[in-house]
Parts: sequence; structure tokens; C-alpha cells
Amino acid sequence: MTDETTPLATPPAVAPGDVVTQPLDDVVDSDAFIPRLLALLSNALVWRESMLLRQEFSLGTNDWRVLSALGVRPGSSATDVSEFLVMNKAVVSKAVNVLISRSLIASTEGPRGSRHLFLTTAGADMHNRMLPISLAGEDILLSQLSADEVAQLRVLLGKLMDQIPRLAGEKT
Amino acid sequence: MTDETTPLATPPAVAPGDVVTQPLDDVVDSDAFIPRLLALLSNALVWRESMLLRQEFSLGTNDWRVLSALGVRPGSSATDVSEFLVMNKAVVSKAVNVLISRSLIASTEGPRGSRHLFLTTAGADMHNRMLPISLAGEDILLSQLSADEVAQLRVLLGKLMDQIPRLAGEKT
DNA sequence: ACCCAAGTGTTTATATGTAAACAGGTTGGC
DNA sequence: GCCAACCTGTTTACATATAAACACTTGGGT
Repeated sequence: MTDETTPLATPPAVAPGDVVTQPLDDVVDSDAFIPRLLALLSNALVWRESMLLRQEFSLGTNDWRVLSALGVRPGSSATDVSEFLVMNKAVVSKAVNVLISRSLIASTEGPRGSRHLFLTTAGADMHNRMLPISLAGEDILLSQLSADEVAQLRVLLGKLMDQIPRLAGEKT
Repeated sequence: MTDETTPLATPPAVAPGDVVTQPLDDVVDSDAFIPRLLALLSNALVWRESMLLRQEFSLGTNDWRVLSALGVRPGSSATDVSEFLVMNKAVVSKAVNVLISRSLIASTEGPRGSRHLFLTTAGADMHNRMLPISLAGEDILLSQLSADEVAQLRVLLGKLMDQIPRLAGEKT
């Protein structure tokens, strides 16, 4: 009895003054708590992608995201990218500098002191090598779902996404 | 024309030597890319919870998570909590010290130099005040889903969770 | 022509996350 | 009994995230 795996069938022989030795009535059911599941899934995906991109190309996930944004929207400014990716502009600024120093992107003069950013051909090539790694993460994640289930999941996640403004606003 | 909202209908008058001005053929469709949706959802939830807990109780999300773990499993060691929450043990160590300094948890001697951690009555009280804030995040997120849809979502996320070892292992 | 307001990207300071090194105590082989 | 291996929790060093302050440019009003 009283092995170390069971939470605490027998309260400790001596407990400090003012202590709760039994589970509380209302707690987070962490296996079903959706915010926790989302965090674990997201962390695992980021961890994997970060590891692979770093070891294959010596680039971070932020570098990759900026690169991918410019694959979709060539000529974006740093601010455009920041908004498009919902990413802090300081992070974008740093990633842009990394990518420029690697000659993966280049820039032209833009409107008010901004710069239009473009992939170089080397950058486009790098993009096309990084893309499969990123997509493979999603594939692994969805591998046990049928096509119908994937479609359901996208619909459901879409409805969750609609609530993000309420999470940020927090009046109600 | 050529306003700043459209990506780039007209390529720039002068582009540097070696540049790609058109969208690439294969790109991440970021509105449908599930890893991205998961990251945005998770970030929004954490951001909200962090803000509220900080301003209401001057505690961080890690403090709350450790507190909640001890509500479920009183008498756990720091290592137990670390494994239960899938949380770095350095982070747990720091959170434990914060909670002890606030007299929200207390400890007794455990097996090999470890310590059994318990909520104090003040800690249990704090737990019961923090819990609704945490649960409200999930409620907001799920508010546009029917009961059936919530059940579906849990099933689907459960299947995704099963793939986490493959994301971490990365042989296939 | 001037100045104010707004927008650009960068820098800074602060907080947080991560992994490895670490010291101490405990266990178990020999 | 003793030494090596292990497990505890802590500390350290480093990488990353976040938000505010910043300098600079542009545009518009008077």
C-alpha cells in the first residue's frame, strides 16, 4: 500500500497545520479540458517543426512563417506580414533580418518608409524545401481521421476561431 | 490603383536582381492549416487566462496549473506534478516556490528527498476562485457549438492527441 | 512653410520557456 | 561498508515572446 503512484489514499502521518489532503470537489478534468488539449497539440506541432527546421536549415519557425507569408503574398511589407500572420512585429523584424542576411528575401522601397519584401529565387527554393516538412506535421496529426472527420474538424475549429475576439475582448 | 491593401497586382517598377514577384504554386493555406488554427486558439486562451489571473490574483498560468494539479492529486511531488501536467520541472519548481511563499501550498517530507505537496485551506480557497476563470475560457470558446458538436470535437481532438507521440518521435 | 498626427521598422526591457548542469540524498551492487 | 548510479529539486545559461519606447518618415491641415 501507499505506493508512490496512487495520489494519496492514506493522508500523510504528519501534515502541516492547515492542509487539504483530499481532492477538491470541483477541479479541472485535464483530459477533457479543451484549452489544455489545444495547448498540448499546438506545442507538439511547434516543437517538431522547430526541431526539424533548425536541424535541416538552421532556421526557426518564425523565419519559416515569414518566408511562407511572402510565398503567398509577395511584396508585402513587414507590417503586412505581421498582420497576416498575427505575429508580433518585433518578431517579424528579426526574422526579416535573418532572411535578408541569408539572401532568401530582398526588398524594394515601399510607400512611407516601408519596404516591399520578396522571395529571392534561393528563397523560393528554400520555401519549397521547407513546405513539405510543415505539411507533414498536419498529415501526421490527421492521419487517423477519415476525410469526413477532417472536414468536420475544420468546421468545428472554424467556429472556435470565431470566438477569439471574445476571448481577447472579455466584456462578457 | 496599386493601393496598399492588394497584395501586389502590379509588380514593383524596379525589383532587385533575383526576385519572385508572383505567389508560389504550393503554399500553406493558412486559414485552413490546422496547426495554425490550433496555435491561434491556444494562444488566445492562454493570453486571456494569463491576463485575468495576473490582474485578479497576481499569479501566472503556471502557478494556477500547479495549484489545480494539487487540487486533483493532493500529496504529489514536484516531479509528479511535472509529469501530470507535461510541464518542465524547472517551471514547476519555480511555481511551487511562489505558491509556498504565498502560503497557498505546504509540504511534508516524502520518499527520497522529495516532498509531498498539499493545498493549504487558503490555497484551496484560491483554487476555487481561480477555477471559474479558467472554465469560462472553455465556455466562451465552445459557446457556438451544440452539445453534439462539443462531443464530436472531443472525440476528434482525442484522436489528434493520439498522434502526439509520432510528432515527438518522428521516425515515420 | 510649418507643425502635428500617424505609420514605418528597430530597439529595449522584461517576462517566460527550455534544456542542461548541478548538489545533495538514497539506493543497491559487490 | 563503500562506491557508483540514480532520483530528487534547484540553478544556470540560453533562446524566445511580448509590449512599450524609440527614431525616422510621410502626409495633411492651417
